[in-house]
Amino acid sequence: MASTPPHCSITATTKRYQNHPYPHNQLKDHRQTQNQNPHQRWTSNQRVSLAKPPLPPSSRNAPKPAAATTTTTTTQHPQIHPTFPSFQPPKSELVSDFPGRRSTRFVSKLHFGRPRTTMGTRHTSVAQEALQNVIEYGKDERALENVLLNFESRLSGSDDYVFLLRELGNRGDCKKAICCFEFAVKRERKKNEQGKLASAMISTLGRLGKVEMAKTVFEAALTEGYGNTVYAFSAIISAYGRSGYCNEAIKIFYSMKDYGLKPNLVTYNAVIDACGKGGVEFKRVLEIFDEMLRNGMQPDRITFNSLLAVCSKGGLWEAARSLSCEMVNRGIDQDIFTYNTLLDAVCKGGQLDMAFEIMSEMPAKNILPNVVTYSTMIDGYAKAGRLDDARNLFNEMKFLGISLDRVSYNTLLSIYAKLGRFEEAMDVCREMENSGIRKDVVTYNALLGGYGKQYKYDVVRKVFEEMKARHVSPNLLTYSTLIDVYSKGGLYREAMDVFREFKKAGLKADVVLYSALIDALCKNGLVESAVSLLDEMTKEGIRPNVVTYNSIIDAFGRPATTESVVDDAGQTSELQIESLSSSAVEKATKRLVADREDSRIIKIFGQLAAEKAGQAKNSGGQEMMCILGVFHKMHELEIKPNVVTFSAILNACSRCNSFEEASMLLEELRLFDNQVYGVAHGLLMGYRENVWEQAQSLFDEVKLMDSSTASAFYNALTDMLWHFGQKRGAQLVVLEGKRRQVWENVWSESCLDLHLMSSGAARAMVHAWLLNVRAIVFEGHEVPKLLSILTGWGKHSKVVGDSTLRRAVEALLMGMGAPFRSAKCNLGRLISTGSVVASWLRESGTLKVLVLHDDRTHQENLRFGQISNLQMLQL
DNA sequence: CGGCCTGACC
Repeated sequence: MASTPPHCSITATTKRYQNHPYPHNQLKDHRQTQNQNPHQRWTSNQRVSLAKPPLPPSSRNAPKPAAATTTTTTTQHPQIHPTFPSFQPPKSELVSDFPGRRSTRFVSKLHFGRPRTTMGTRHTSVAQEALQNVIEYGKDERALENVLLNFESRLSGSDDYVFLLRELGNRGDCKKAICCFEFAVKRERKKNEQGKLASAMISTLGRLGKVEMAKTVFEAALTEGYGNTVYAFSAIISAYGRSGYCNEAIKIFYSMKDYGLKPNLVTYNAVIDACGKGGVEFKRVLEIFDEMLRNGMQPDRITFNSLLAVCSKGGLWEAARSLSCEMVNRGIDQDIFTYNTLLDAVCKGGQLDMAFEIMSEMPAKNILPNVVTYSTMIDGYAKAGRLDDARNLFNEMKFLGISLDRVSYNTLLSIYAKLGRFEEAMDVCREMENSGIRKDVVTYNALLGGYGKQYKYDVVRKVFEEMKARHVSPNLLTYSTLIDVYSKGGLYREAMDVFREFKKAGLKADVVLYSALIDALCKNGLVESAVSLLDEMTKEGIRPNVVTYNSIIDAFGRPATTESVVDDAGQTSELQIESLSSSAVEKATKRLVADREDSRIIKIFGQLAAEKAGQAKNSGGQEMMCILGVFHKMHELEIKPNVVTFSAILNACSRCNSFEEASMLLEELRLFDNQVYGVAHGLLMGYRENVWEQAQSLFDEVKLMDSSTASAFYNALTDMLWHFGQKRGAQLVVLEGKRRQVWENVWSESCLDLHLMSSGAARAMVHAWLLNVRAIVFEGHEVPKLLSILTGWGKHSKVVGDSTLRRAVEALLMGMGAPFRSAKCNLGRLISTGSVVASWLRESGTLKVLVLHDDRTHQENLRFGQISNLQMLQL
């Protein structure tokens, strides 16, 4: 009972945002005058070394700043103090092969459309001329070879050919680049020159996203005996990383030992970069970093920038700040990339105010915020719901003359699209296209998601058509957005069509797409089908995450449409798997299994589309206990439940057939997280006094979440308590939520707005509000002329046309004899004049119906109950 | 070898 797995924390949600709106510019001015050099204060107060928490324990090997020159590694690889600018890394035998690596950087810059410079290139002017000719006359392989033959005698060595193939790569012409490469390699005698060509070819292909071709070149180079260099390995690692194959990158990296190769700085940077792109856990990347240090490598700016990128993926703002401090301690210059990546990590960690402070200190360090800095901050503010701050930064950006780029327009657009403010979204689109930036796939996806969430399916269809007409290729996000949007609207036919199109496009589904599918099944109560889809995705090598599991958990106890889609297509393929082993056949078999799965998904959609209301079928108690099994599975897979999981569990409890069942479920779940489920269980059992303190710290944690996550939690908890007769407890929770401003502007003297609340929360709140009005009456104060209760029917409704809340509240008021009636013009508004309500409140029996009680109480609660009754009446 | 934007759960 006492053992609580450490991974079960409610705070393990991805969204933890603060919510302290304030005028941006005032703050900025204030802070700048208050503190001339905020950075100094930071480094002196918060000097963090990599070896200290908050970093994971595996950082133990990272050197402490002061000890950098005295670590044991220095005996093997003499190190010069990192602050010496003249520091050069120790040379291995291979360094002499390719002195310097300027040309790589050169290509990289060119690739990003930077101005062309001639610095750092080693090609001759003949190469330049050859390039022109290749572009102009090298129409096909033969013509190209002829051009090259013409130049062959005048081109000097591999440098010229490297220039040629890189330039061709930059132009996206990888065919010609390959031709050049093959032409040059054939004629080159020296292995190290051939190796140079191969590395350049691999890195060029990697940059173009042609990872398969890069692999072919790499493997050919190995067999031919010139690919066995650190440079070729680094290039292929980077190529894999770019295309998201970080496991391949890591595998290649570790295989270098077997080839007798010692990774150098660039290799380590490439593999760390690949980890960042592939979403590898920071802890694991630190192991590589530690190894790098152990091998006497001096990490540079790029190393740290790549490590920061790993942190930014996971929102690990503490680790990111430690890394930044470590850079300062090691005397490594920080650049705009460092700052932007750090800011992204801090924003994603929800520390917007800290991010703002870091941004403010940039000018003092001579690094001026650029368009990326602003986009990062603006997106951070937007996700935290701080739209005024976001807008202020936009204005500041315009004021400073920083022109918006594709990404910043998309950031701005996504804010409006999410809010359903389509007029403004269209304005952004227009402004974007007026400045010569075409809508891209990100723009379209944001629009599709936005319109879809507002149920504007006609517009969704139109936008999707426009997108294709304009030759913007839909990507995985496009398809999963559409499938999700259509499924949520019950447009299964359309969802199915999109799914078919998605398969035709040859894209591979990911965890999000599967989760959207699974959720659609769950919402229809098809738990079994959902679970089999979960198995299927796991078989395909896609790891489910907490979101996937949250959908499944939420499905338990939901009334099902006709359960289970029969699987009739796949018997034969399973037999085949066992008897065949050749890889081609295996592939074909896998394909068959996948096809079978696709047809099943299509079938499920078909069934859902054909389904009318569906017979309600609640499988009851045993099904509830399946939740425990799911929890165990999550634990096994090391998937941390979060606050959304908790809310889903509470909602499932509300669907339990009996109090005993619900309490048993919570009791069992205490094994996983005693605080979280202990509070829920305790409140349900009526152990108020003992539990309330724990509940407070739970509420403190929930306070760190974004507002919709927090309100969903309060809604779920109060619903469950209300459902099982713990109405007083429900009310305490709901008032706590109100005190902590979980629901915006819930009540004033004249109006109670329940539109963001669940029915349990709303009903508990109605009681509290009426008691408050009663207090006003009895204190002899004036009651407002008109009192109204909004239940979210109409424009405030979360779900269009859903009147569940209104009916619940109406029935509650009716039962109490409260004189509220539906307003004629607005069905979701219940109104009464103040005087009528006042006289009802003065009636002798009214107080009794207003004060709530728990079905289950315990002796020790009496004192507590009295105190909080008093507190409540003072509200 | 580097940074910012779009999708799923309550």
